[in-house]
Amino acid sequence: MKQSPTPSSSRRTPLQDRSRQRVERILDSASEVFLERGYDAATTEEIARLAGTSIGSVYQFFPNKLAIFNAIALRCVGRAKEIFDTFMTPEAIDRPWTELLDGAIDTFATYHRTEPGFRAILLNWRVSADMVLANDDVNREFARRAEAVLRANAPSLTPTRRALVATVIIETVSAMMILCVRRPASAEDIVTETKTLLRRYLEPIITENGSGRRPSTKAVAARKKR
Amino acid sequence: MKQSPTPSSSRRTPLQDRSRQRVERILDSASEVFLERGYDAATTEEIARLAGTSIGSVYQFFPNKLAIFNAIALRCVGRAKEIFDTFMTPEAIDRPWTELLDGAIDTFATYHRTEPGFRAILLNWRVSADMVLANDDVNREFARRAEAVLRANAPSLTPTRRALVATVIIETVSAMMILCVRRPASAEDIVTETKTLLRRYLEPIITENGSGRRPSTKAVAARKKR
Amino acid sequence: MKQSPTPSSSRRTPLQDRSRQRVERILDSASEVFLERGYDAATTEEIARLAGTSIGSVYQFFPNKLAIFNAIALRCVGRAKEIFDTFMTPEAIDRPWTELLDGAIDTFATYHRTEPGFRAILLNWRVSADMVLANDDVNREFARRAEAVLRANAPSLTPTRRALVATVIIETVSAMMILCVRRPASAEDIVTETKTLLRRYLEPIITENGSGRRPSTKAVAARKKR
Amino acid sequence: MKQSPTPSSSRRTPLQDRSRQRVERILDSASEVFLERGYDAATTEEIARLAGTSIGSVYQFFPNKLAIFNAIALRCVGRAKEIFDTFMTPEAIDRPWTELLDGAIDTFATYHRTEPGFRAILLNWRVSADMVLANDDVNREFARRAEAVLRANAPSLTPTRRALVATVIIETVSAMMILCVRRPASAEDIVTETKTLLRRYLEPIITENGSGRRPSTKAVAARKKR
DNA sequence: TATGAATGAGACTTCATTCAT
DNA sequence: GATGAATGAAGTCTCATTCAT
Repeated sequence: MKQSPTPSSSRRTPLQDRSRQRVERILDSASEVFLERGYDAATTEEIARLAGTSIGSVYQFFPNKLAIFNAIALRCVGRAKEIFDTFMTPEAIDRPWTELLDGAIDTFATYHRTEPGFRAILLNWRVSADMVLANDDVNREFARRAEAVLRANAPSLTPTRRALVATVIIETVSAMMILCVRRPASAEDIVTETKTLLRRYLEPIITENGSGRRPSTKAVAARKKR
Repeated sequence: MKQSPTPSSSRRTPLQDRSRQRVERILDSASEVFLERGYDAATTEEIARLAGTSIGSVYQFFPNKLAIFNAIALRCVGRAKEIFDTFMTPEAIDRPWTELLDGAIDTFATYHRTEPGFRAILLNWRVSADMVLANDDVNREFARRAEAVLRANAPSLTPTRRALVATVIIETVSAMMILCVRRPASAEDIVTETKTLLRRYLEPIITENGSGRRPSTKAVAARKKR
Repeated sequence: MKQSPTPSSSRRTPLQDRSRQRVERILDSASEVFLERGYDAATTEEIARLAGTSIGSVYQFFPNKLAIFNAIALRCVGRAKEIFDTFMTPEAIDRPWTELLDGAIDTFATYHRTEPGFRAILLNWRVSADMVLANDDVNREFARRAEAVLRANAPSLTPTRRALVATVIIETVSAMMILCVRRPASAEDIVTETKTLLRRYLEPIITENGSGRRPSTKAVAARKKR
Repeated sequence: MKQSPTPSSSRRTPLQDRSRQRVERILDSASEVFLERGYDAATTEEIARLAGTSIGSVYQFFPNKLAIFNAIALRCVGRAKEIFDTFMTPEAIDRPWTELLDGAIDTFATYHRTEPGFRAILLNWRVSADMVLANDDVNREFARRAEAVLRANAPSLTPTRRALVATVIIETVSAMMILCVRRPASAEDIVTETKTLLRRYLEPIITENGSGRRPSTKAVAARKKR
């Protein structure tokens, strides 16, 4: 694992538009290839080719293959923040928590379906022990956001339990998303079932540690029908 | 570093036994290495070394690296069957389903913690498209057993939904077990939380599609306290 | 004996001069090594070393060992064509056939002595069944040319017999050339004897199926003296 | 490609009948395998299996793979002697030389067709530089016999020339036999053409250095018809 | 800065040979 | 003597990374 010296020398990191675009193209391409072939089977050559550049250029921006993977993870974390910010708007917070949950899962599923990099990270999370930024961090980032939501909806939950519940939620959703990749035919059913699973899990938690806000009667009725 | 000192008492272990032992040792070693390094980064050389044999011997039993992986998966499926058979004994079936669930998760967690091959399979499920027996199959096997249990406890569930629920259960447990590997400090808490998660998920399903058998009052009370 | 599943001829088209030179050097080196050690005993490592490059570079141009061998064969066929074209010039055709034959054998002998690749192909014709271009093809190519010469000098020969005679000529010359390699001390004598052998074989064929062109009286006299 | 440093012919003198039979079976099997696969691709394992023994037993009689090959060559030389002795009987010698030649070629062709070991040696003559007894020796042995016949039929030939002619004859026949293997469809035609080729080559030699014995008129007439 | 040819460490796998049973 | 499991040296080929142009 060779790392080129810290790029303190190059005064202009991908500030330029051209460079940034190229980096983005490389990350897109790499996401595709990592997803399709797996981290190890993916070749830097193919990543470069799909990105429409040369390996030389790839190594201009990334010191090695792992760094590309990590960069994808980093980008995912960034996008994750954006997504969660969608659900942290004042109006969103006011909606019943069940709708919030359903919406989050749907958005998450869509994002998962849409963004190859996300799937690439999730599916290759094992990779190498030397990994600087593992995909684990992506889920940790998500968990932090989920924790914030929980703090709002179940304020009396102890911080320890809250962290645990947030992690369980995120990991469950992650697992179900990956399952969707492996069972494409049942993808939609799996998403629905995930909502059921997590609602039932969270209902007592929110009720007992509750914020007074309760699921709308409609939502409860819908759930009862299953 | 050649041979571990064989008990001098048995000079001639039957050849078949010797071979089987060697195969087992290779499989154990391979589990460890696949788990530690990941499938691709694992080298047949290291597997052989850890197993206390030569690569030549490894290739005497397995045509290639992938075959070793598949053999681990196969062995896991076999052990999985044994585990599930433990919970399908007449007495076990008579116990309340919550106890059955808790016991299953505990056994599963123990098995998961104990058996590196199991983790190795679960963590490397991506591997190659040429795989004869994927780790996916391991979970499918588990799911089949879970379905059987469901059929007993929630007979009126449609077969489609039953399959879905079984899959969700297994995949959730799997994900939580993997999570335990990543967060060893919280492992125990995660197992407990998994029980909660799945009890809440399953309770309406079993109640509504229910057999006469219900969770004991004690169990329900215990659950309410969380 | 490991071969990639696709023994195609060439991985990359050597457009640049540098590349072409490198390919030529590899082919020269490979000829030497195949000749010295035989196809199987030859190692790609040694071929690269003798060519003054790395194995990596060898595999940049050839997908596998066999492809190198085939490329040598191909190059030989190309050179063979050039050689034969020398003897198909209008003036050459006008010369008595015995001179044509002698000249051809001499040129062939010189070429054989000079070009290791040629000997390499001839001496390793057995190689693999997967061979795309066998050395058999080299001789077939020669035979086609010989047939053309025969058609000019013995027009009434049936096509079947003509093909047979051409094959016998070429294979005999080949065998004698290889014999020269095995008996370097007698090489010159063998070449002379080969001329005698084939003249006597061909004289009746050409006389009886003859074109108007006959061997010069001088040539006949010279032959009688042996 | 590993070879023991001492490629002697045989580790143990097969005195016992059982042993001799076993050695013969191994040589038969090896001939087949060498012929089918080529020397290098042939595995000792397959040779043993086809011979109906274990590799252990093979190595009881032959120190290494090469020794097996050499033993086949040796056996061929032995059989070659027997064949030639057939043509050195007083009556045979009295027959016109053309009949002798034709008969020799036919016998040779039959032997070639029948005996896989013979073809195996001829087709793999290149093998290794370390070879103690190459197939070259087989042909040298044949050439010695041919020389003897020449001495009888063309006594005034100088010894040097006689050796050369004998070698040319043998090598030509060898080449044509191998050609028959490569062109099975034309095998018969090739044999006939070989007779023609060598008759025309030898006729002046025998006439001029002659023994008085001439080809029968019938034979000459037959030849003229071609 | 971009390119892609060159490099070579290292992976997988084979198979001749040995040796304990 | 016979057997065949075990050994490990060595070969082919891949691909991350470098560097001259």
